[in-house]
Order: sequence, then structure tokens, then C-alpha cells
Amino acid sequence: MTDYLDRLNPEQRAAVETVDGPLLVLAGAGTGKTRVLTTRFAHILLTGRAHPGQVLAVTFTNKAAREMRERVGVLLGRPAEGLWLGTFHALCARMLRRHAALLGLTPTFSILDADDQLRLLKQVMEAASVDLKRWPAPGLMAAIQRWKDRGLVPAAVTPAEDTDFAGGRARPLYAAYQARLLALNACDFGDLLLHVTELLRTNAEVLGQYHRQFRYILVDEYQDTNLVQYLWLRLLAQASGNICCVGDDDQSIYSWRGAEVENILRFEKDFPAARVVRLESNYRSTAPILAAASGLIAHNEGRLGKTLRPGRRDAAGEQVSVVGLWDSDEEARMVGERIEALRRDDGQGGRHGLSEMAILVRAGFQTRAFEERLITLGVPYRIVGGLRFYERAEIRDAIAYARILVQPADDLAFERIVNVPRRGVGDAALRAMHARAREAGIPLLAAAAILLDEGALKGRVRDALRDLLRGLDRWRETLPREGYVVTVATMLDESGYMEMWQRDKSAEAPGRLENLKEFVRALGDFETLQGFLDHVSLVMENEESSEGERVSLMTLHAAKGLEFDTVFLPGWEEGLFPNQRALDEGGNKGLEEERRLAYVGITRARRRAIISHAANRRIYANWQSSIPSRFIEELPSEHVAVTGAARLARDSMLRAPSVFAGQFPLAARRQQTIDVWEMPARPARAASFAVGARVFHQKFGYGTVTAASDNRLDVAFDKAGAKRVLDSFVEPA
DNA sequence: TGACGTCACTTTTTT
DNA sequence: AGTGACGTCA
Repeated sequence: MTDYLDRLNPEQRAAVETVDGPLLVLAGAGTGKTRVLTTRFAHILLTGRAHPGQVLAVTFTNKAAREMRERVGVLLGRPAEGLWLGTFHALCARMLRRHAALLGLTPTFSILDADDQLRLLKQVMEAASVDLKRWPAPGLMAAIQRWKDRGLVPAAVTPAEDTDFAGGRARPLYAAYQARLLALNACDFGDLLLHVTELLRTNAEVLGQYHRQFRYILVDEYQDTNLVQYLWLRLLAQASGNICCVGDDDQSIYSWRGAEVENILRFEKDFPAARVVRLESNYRSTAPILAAASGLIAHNEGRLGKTLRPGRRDAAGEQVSVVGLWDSDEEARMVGERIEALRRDDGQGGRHGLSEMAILVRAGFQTRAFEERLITLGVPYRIVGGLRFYERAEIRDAIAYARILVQPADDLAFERIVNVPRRGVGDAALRAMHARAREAGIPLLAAAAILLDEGALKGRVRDALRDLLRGLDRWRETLPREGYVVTVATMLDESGYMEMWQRDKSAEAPGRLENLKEFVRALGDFETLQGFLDHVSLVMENEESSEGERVSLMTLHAAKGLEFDTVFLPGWEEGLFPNQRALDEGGNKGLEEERRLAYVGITRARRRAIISHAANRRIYANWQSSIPSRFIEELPSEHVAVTGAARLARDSMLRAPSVFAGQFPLAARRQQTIDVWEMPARPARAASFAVGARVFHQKFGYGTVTAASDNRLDVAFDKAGAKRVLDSFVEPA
């Protein structure tokens, strides 16, 4: 019955069994944080302390929520149902729909995505005749979001907290934006938290209801919470005091979007009886990797202090490699070579699966060099992150159609679809509708109907708009009868939206139609259209093309929470990592966050970490030379193996840049350094290649010789096609 | 309404 | 360099 407890180490067990009262679990990387959280959840249920619906479990991402749900289900031996388990936003949306009326919304309010938010804010700013050139809307959007992150409604923004945006008009603009949202019966992401927190703060009855409901609260990735999230948690936990937060201050890498590590310190202050458990036994990585990561992070000040101890029996392992390369192309080549070598053999007679390797970069643009390289080598890879399903234009259009069906007052949705597919409703017509809507204080859709009645519109615009409005009436009518799945599908069809993509001959059109089909299929998974819309705006993700063995390519931020046998950490150069902008904007705090990012990167590795830096990198248009990252020096040298010219480059460039920079013309230097660094050394010029021989070319990858004359070869490359090359540029494959 | 030119931008990103 | 947003012109 309680054998699940036997699988835990003493600290983990303490974290699970300290059920009552506030508990802070400081969980280092790889110390079994998720296991503790899920086991604790199951423990609460299995010991009869609470029913599934009486535990509130909060995560940051949907992925984490899904994982926790699954693992709790496994521990319980049955699928876990009726749980209040989800992201902050999803849980808040659920609460907000219940109490919408108390905040001046209806339960069908729309949730706007980043795109809608910005469009709306722009409209507000235009209406206030703000010069959008001088005061770009994204700047104000960011300020508003930060306010919302801190739980500040417009009235609560004091002058001290104001920005000088648009000559001190930021606050009134924020207020106007909120008013517009309310008028549209809509929320942005930040509002979900803000409104619910505001409600809990001001309405004792609602607060009491949740106090009675939630006996236990569990929080994941606590170091990433922002202030509203903290306030929300504190309000909900203040009655029972049974709140358990799990986090790692050393992995706090999201301060730039409002996360406050200080919440960890605040926790102990607000819950004076709080107990603290540290998880320090790491079961993921080898001893050298842990030593390197610990040594690095020790350079940060103001940590809560945690040491990672190797917890695996087989913790011995190779040192962390640091490799210096001439430029980013060479760096990509080195990584490609190592990947291929690992794929063939891991040194112990085993092979490495590609899905156990990852390349973690600081910034998105770095992936390109690796992609190109992996393509020529024919190594499958996947990019993690990128556009989510619901961010695609066709899905957003489809959602807008569904939204306008549920909520005729949703002007943003109306604007999005009124001329998609093209109906000849241009700016002029839209302006007329806006004018009428504003003076009568009604939604655009209603304004359109009035303009039609009055005969204010002519010709094609009139006919098209009339068709659309009639269609909407009709679909809304069939909705209760046919169900929303059929109705939405019909709507997409009859509105001409599907046809628009069927007629589109561009390369993306078939993919978009596929996505739309998937959209309609997914509609059926929900009981209500509202539920579906919430899912789409809060939860829906790209289904990962996870089939097959692939190298993962992603940013360090995207890698948090993941682990791989082998991790490549390229681009450790001053300016790139630590990132110059982070330094400029965040000063020493910025530097420390960059260092935490480096710590996150290293601790993703189970067995092998390969850090690299290039002396030259093309940034935008021109080449820029750079020196190795200070983080490299901060690694404890006994756990690090430096190869290539890492040491040389750092020393000589720091002490006497001229030696390195001015001695040779660029081309000569490049040649020379490549000769030195390239490994394995290129074989002495091979005699000649026979037709049919397999060859490898640095740029084109693998191929088969189809013709040979003198030193010229015709090669059919597997990926790059047929090329004529000099034989000295290929080697036997 | 669409084509074209100009301009500024280019870290990280969930919901 | 490449992109995307915006404005102007036919």
C-alpha cells in the first residue's frame, strides 16, 4: 500500500510525508522533483486526506500538467479524474467562467492571444491619438503585462510605478485598454490571474468557497511564479496553510517575463511555520557534470544554497569538454562530427540514439548553422519550440469564426473574419462600421446590421456583408440542433473559408487544410464549444513529430525540465552567452540569470556535455570576433577537458589581441587554424575515386561517384543532388 | 486593393 | 542579410 514511499530517498520521503502545513521543497536539478510532487499528490489521496477535487495542483506548462496527471494516475492505479490540476491560466479560466458575472463578464468571455491583445491595444492608442511611431504599442503592452504580473489594476498603478510612456499616459491607456476588454467581454492572459486574484481579494464569499474546497495545494516550478501568481496562491492557501511549493532558485530563468525568485524568500516570511526540505541527491548526471555545474553556479551571490551530490552508483564519467573553434561553421561541423561518431559508437560498444542528443543554444538564430550541417550530413533533427498550433493563421481564423458564433460582441474576431475569405469588405466599409459602433456603443456586428438596414452600404460590399450576417444568424440557429461540431464545420465550409484554401495554390495551402481538418476533428473532443475554445487558446500545442530518432535542437530556455545523455552547448562567447543585452538591461542580476541558464544547460546532460565557443561568428551582416565566455573560466578546471584552441584563444586574445587579430590576413589565418583544429586530420590526398565509390564532402554530405576524370568527379549526393567536385574536396565515406 | 519601396529590427517565451 | 510592418502610389 505504501510501497511507493520505499522508492524514495530520505529527503524525498520527508517532502512527501510532510503533508500538513506550509512546505518549501528546494529541488536541485535532477533530484526527483517531479517524482516528489506526484508521489505527494498520490499520498494525499491514498491516505484519505482529501478527495481528488480537494487538491489544487498548479504547473506552468500544459506539458507539466499532463505529465503530472499521468503519473498520479499510475500511482493511483487508475486514471485520475476530477482533479484541479493545470496551469495557472487554465485553472484561473475555470474559476473565472464560474464567477464571470462578478467581474462584469459573461461566462462566454473570449480569451485573447498575444496577437489580439496587441491589435486591441493599438486601436486604443489610436483612439487616444498616440503617435504609434514614437510610442510603439509593444512597449506599452509589455508595461501593462508587467503591471498585471504584479497584480496591479489600473487604479493601483501609482505614479512611482508609472513609466514615462507617451508623456505619462501609460496609466490612462492601460485603463482604456481594460475598459475595451470588458466591453468586448474578453480577457487577455494576464487578466485571468488578475481578475481571479482581485475577486478573491474582495469577495469573502467566493474566497471562502475555495477555502472549503481546496485542502491541499501543490505548486511546481515555484521559482517561476510572478507576483500575482504568488498572491493568488497565498489567498487560496491562507486558510488551510497546506501549501507545498517545489522549486529551484538556481533555475530561475524567466525574470524577464515577470517571474520573481523573491517569492521563495517571501514564502518563508508569509508562512512563518514553513518547513524547508532540500533535495540535493542528483540521479541524472555524472559526477564531473555535477561538479562543473555546481562550480559554475557557485559564482552567483544570493543563492539559497544547495549542493548537488551525485546520487547514482555509476556517477563516474568523462570530463566536460570545452572546445574552441575558428568560426560558427566550424563549430557546426564539430558538433556534426561528434554526433556521427557517437551514433556509430559510444566507446563501450554501444550506440547512441539521436534522441538522446541535444544541441542547446542561447538564441534562436544559432540553430541555423546546425540545421544546415545536419541536413548535409543527413542526420534527422527536430526543432523544439516554434509556432504553436493555435498561432497559425488558419487556426486563428477558424477560432475567430467560432468565437463570433458564441459571442457576437467579439469585435476582434469579427474584424478578423469579415474579409477572410475576401469579400470586398475593405477599409472604408470597416471604418463606417467602427464609426457607427462607437457612436451607438454597440458591437461591430450589430453596427453592420444597422448599416445594412439603412442601406448605407452599396454593391458588392452590401451583398457580401448581408450574406455573412445571414450566415451567422443561420449557424447560430442550427447550433443547438446540430451541435457545435457540425455547425462550426458547416460554417467554415459555407462561409467560403475552406474554399479559399482549396483554391490557394501556394505550397503551404495543403498543410493548412490539414490543420483545419485537425481543428474540426479536435472539436469533437470537448463537451462544449466554450471548453474547446479554452483548450485551444490555453492548451493546444503542436503535436510533436516525435517519431523516429532525431537530434533535438532548441534554446536553453526550452530545454528546462528535459534531459539527454549528450548535450552540446555551443556559442559560449562573451556577448552571446552571457548575452550582451541581458547584461546591459539587467546588470549583475542579468549576468546571474545568464549564469543560471548556463547551469540549466549543463545539468540537462546525463553523461556528456560538450561546450564550445567560436572565435568568429556572423551576426546579421558582418563577421564579429569574440572571446570565450567568462562562464568557461568559471568551470572548475579539474572537471573540464579543454581541446582545440580554447585556452590559447582566451589567453592570447585577452592579453594581446593584436597577436591574434593582426598577424595574418584573414584568409591565411582561417586556413591555418582549420588545419590545426580540424580533427581527425584529413587523410593524405586519396589517389582517385572509382565510379560507384561512396564519398563524403564537407559541404554536400554523402554521395556516390557517378563519373571520374582526372581530378574531377561527378557525384550524386544523397541530399544535395548531382555536383561536379574536385576529388581533393571529398574523402572516402 | 495590391504592388512596391522604405524603414527598423534582430534574446530568451508561457499562457 | 533577411524579414516584417507600414506607407504610398497606380
